[in-house]
Amino acid sequence: MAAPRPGPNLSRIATSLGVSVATVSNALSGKGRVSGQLVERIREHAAELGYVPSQAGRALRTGRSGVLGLVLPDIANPLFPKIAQAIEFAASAAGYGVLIADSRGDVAAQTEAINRLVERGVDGMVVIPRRATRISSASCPVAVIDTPSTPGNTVAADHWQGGREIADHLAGLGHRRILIIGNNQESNVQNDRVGGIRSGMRPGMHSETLWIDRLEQENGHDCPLGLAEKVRQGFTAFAALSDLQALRALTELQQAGINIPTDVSVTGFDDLIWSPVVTPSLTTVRMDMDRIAGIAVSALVDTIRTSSIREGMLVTAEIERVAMQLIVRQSSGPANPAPKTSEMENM
Amino acid sequence: MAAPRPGPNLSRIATSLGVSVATVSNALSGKGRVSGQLVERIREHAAELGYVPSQAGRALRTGRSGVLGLVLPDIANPLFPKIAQAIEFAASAAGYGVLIADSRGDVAAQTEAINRLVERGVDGMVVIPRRATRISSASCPVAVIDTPSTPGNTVAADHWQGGREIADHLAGLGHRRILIIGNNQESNVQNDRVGGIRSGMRPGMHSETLWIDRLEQENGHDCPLGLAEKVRQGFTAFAALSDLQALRALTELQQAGINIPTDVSVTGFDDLIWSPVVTPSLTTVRMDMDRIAGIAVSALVDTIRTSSIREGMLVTAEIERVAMQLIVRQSSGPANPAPKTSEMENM
DNA sequence: TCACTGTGATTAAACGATTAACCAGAGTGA
DNA sequence: TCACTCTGGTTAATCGTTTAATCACAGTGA
Repeated sequence: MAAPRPGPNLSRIATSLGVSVATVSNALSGKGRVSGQLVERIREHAAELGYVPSQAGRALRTGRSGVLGLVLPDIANPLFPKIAQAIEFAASAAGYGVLIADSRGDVAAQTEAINRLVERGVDGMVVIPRRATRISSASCPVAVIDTPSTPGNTVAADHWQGGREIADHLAGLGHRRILIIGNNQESNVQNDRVGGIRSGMRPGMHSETLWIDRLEQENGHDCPLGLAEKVRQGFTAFAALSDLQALRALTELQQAGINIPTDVSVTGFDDLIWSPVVTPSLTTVRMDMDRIAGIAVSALVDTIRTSSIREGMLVTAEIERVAMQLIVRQSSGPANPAPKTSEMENM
Repeated sequence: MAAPRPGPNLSRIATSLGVSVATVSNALSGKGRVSGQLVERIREHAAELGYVPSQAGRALRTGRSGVLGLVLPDIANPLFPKIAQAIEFAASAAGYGVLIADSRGDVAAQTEAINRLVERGVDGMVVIPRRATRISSASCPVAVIDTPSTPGNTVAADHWQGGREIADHLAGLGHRRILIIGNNQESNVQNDRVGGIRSGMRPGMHSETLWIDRLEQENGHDCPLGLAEKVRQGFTAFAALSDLQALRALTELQQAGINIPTDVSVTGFDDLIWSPVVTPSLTTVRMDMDRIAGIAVSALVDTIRTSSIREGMLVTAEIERVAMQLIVRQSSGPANPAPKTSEMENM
């Protein structure tokens, strides 16, 4: 039992070379005073033996595990792959591992997930909070990715500006009546996006917002959104706050015989995986997740490196909002002056 | 520097109670010989102080980190959220943390990702291999989730049987000419699904397979699949090997004015997040990821617990294939005896 | 009375790395 | 020659936990 971990350790290298472990440690880390040639010999021999430092030993001594936690609100979120990929990439470039924790369920589950990570000794964590929750400080540095307008946010996409991009785009195409389709009114992100769209509207433009979760509370899950009726009411553009809702709108309209983009336009957010491959491909707004993750992780790592005491603090970064980029595809086009008649033709 | 980690440790509890650390350790782990009341007192006091064992200390002593690695072929895979969620859930129930590693890129990157995990001292790992790669044994137990027909597979959904479910369903609806739509012919999973569909076809039925990546190599990325032409050729059902391809097919057909399911049927695989919300909602086959993850993790944990030596071995489970479940929704219906005319009506 | 057996606890040695403190020897300036 | 500095290394303590080995002591049967 308790089999010793395989592979060489510092002391094996040391005895094998006739020097002390301290010297080997210094040579490999480049910290103490060791002569150039000895450093060379030690490095060479270590590589030869395939030496891999024990994270456990190091962690015990230094008090740092070299691991970051990643807390996700809802791992089933289709945006998650990109986030996790970006965070893992940035962290591993900085020499850190990433431990995931799913806060599926409510806010209590989120707190519990955070605690699990702390117990595992993460040096810090990146939290993507559940809608409208604020992180009560854990006992380690925390970087929050939500939206720039949330207090305590570290870095995030500029959802507001993203909204303006959409509004500009649609206004430029001549759309005047826009239906905004959101999922949940509690979401900080979605609220910012709505705010951005509204603020980008020009005089004479009109918008209305449809919140799906409310609709579903009345009409049941996966109910139709009744968009054909909205078209009849004169809406020519449907700006969804996520590509998932955009997809829902797009297929519902298509099924009703309404052509996109000839009759009406549909736009989304996030550039999710299906956006380029559906027909018509989806005009959307993409966030630069790699950049956001990079900023979050490096801010986190800086804090970890400098703060000697393990305190629970919200990390801040110099850049806290990253611009979103409009991706124009086929689902948006010039406003049809008379969409109703066009619809009639199709029937 | 090197601030001591906060919170109490064993020795603090021990001195505070006037006993030895060994006794405290024994009391908390329930291993040595400690009198009942002393155990009680120690437990109580530990809880009071909010004692959290140091994973680093434990890991160093026992040689086990209490962490599993999760290697994913392509984190951007839309199925990933479910997988990660299920694995994390199962692992955390077994007292393990989950370290993720993205093997984005080629097989070399996969190997590199595995090595990173080993260096971090994971006790074992779950690998979802890149298409058609076999895992060369790492220096820890490995559970592979691919497909039952792959050699070395630990546990997976029964993709073959899933294919049969689809074939049965379509056959029962009267479809005779089925177009199978896959992404990549190298994928073990997709090949099993194709095999299942073919094996489930009844006499007089005909199928053809369309591989998207080949088509894209010729016609460029995100090119149309030319499904309207296939409808004209008499295909009445389109069986995609993933919901992503099903979505692509569905929207392309809709855009061409072909009604689903009146004119033709479309089915997918995996029950991805959008499947229930698109119009028409997608008939698909779901895999029980929670069960698969549970089996994989418990097999892995068993191996870790029993094998004293840290060897690189492929873990096996008693149950190695988990049935897939057909989810019938709106996108599949009775075969239209004359789809071509129906299509003409719509134009 | 003596050897023997449990019971309940302690002692001390690991695990592997880091790092402050120390030490030997060579060179240097007064 | 002496005190001093610089260089290149060693010694030893430490992080927190686990666990084999040991010990004190009470009860027991011969």
